[in-house]
Amino acid sequence: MSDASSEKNTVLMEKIVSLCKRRGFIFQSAELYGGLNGCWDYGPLGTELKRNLKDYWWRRHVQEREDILGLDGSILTHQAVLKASGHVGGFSDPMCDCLLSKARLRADQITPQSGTAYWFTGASHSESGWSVERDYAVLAVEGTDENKARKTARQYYAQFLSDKQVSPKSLELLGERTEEVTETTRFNPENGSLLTEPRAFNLMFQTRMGASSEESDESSIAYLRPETAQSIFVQFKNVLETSRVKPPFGIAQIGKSFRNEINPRNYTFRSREFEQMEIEYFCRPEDGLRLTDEWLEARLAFYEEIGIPRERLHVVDIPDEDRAFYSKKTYDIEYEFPFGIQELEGVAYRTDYDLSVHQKGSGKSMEYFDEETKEKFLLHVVEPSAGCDRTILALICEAFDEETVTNEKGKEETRTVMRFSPRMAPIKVGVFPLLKNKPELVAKAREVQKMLTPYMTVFYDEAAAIGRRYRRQDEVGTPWCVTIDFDTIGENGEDLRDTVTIRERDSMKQERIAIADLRGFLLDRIL
RNA sequence: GCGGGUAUAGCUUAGUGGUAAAGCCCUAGCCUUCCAAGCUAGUUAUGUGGGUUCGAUUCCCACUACCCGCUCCA
Repeated sequence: MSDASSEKNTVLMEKIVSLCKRRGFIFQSAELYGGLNGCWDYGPLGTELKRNLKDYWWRRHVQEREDILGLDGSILTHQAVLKASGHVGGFSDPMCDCLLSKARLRADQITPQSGTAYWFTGASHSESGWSVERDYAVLAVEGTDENKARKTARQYYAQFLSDKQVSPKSLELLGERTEEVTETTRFNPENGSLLTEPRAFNLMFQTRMGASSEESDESSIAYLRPETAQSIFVQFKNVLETSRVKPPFGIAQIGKSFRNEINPRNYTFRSREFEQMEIEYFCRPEDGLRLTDEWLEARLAFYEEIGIPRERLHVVDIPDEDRAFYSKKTYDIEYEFPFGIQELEGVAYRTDYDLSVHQKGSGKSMEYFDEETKEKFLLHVVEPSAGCDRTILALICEAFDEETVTNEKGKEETRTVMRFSPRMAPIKVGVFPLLKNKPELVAKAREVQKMLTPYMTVFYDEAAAIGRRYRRQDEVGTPWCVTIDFDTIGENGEDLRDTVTIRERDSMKQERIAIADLRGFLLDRIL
């Protein structure tokens, strides 16, 4: 991305964030108290948008299918579940920082080296009387000049100088001693500089259960789930036994998950608390790869149906070396956000890994018995795992548009429009009396509002000029606005009585429609 | 976690070591027959905590949050 387009996209993102706040889509969590890093709240319109997304996902994948059932698992998770799944031991990366270059390295990826470590206790500058006391070391691998190690050390100590005019070369190193080391990972292979001690970042939120729980009582430890999937695997047998389903079948769940991200970024994209929409689709081993491809297509079709066009999505077939060791195939579905192409969803063929680890962890059989073939085996699983908040953000970014329109006075102005698909739009229809000081118009508009509210989200507005009310609805993406005018109340002939104008958001075109047809017209288009 | 930047009203911005300004938005009223009209009135702000000072929104320090780059993302 070029600097210019990067700048443009930053501005675009700022506009989107500003609109989201101004119109009540997304607020910063605990804003009143200065904000909570990596957490966001949905305002009234954001909540409607999110409900529409989750409802539609549920409808398409659960309600309209016979082979997928729902689950709503607890967020607090038994430590044994996450030990078995590998999250307690493995859901962390030990990291080191280079003391000189400040580069961050993964401790497990540093190549071990041997050589002579030059240790120092500090440095001083005799002319100015400046000095610093701080242990530091540089590794000189065999065959390198020891003066190079000293030069590196001077560069390190020079960063503490307050007077930047002093040359690192004029620093005197203090307390030099050497040490022979073999196969060490404490130094940066790039420059020989000492690294910080490896720090483990476990990405799970730990908590304690029980009123009397004490720090020392290991058994009281519980976790906020880092993914919704584990409760599905753990309840797999109960669902199977109570639902009379046969493979292939799926269990779907929508819910909050928590990851203590080191670095939350990009608005709501990487949040510490987020919502997932996951399906674990259980199948015979021989069907796994085929079903992974089918799920990819099904999910791409879903995004199209909610208004995210296929050409803005990128499918990444994750290569062997980047895939989790248990996965035989993984696709990432990515979206072109203004801040870059980023993942919305992973469709992963996880083999029988999850059921096998819980079988082992619990000591109880997770096998499926096939009545026909009399076989007992572990089912495999395909997991389409979508980020709900990420999809919301994609919907918002995709919908945002500014167009230049010329008003009656010939002046150019900007019309901000959220072009949500009617299915996702937080408000489906605005209902306005043309004038608010004409009681007959107001009464009729209230009637229309009342008629529609059982079926959809309706926004009634009588304040300000009609044009302003239209524009206000454009900005929150309301696809239609209905205006009750003097024709509606029969002032211009009986033919037009009980008809209204319906104005479409994107084209701004209006047509006349009978009030009696309104409900059907709208329902046909928002389903 | 590192480096850089930012923080004034709901939004966008101005400004000052001594009463914080404007536009838009919003609310109420008047008016108004279809695309951000007009008039009148009104609400609302210096992120948090310290320090310097007679006095700090302004200067200094710390913290928090957000943005950009790096890093990370089972």
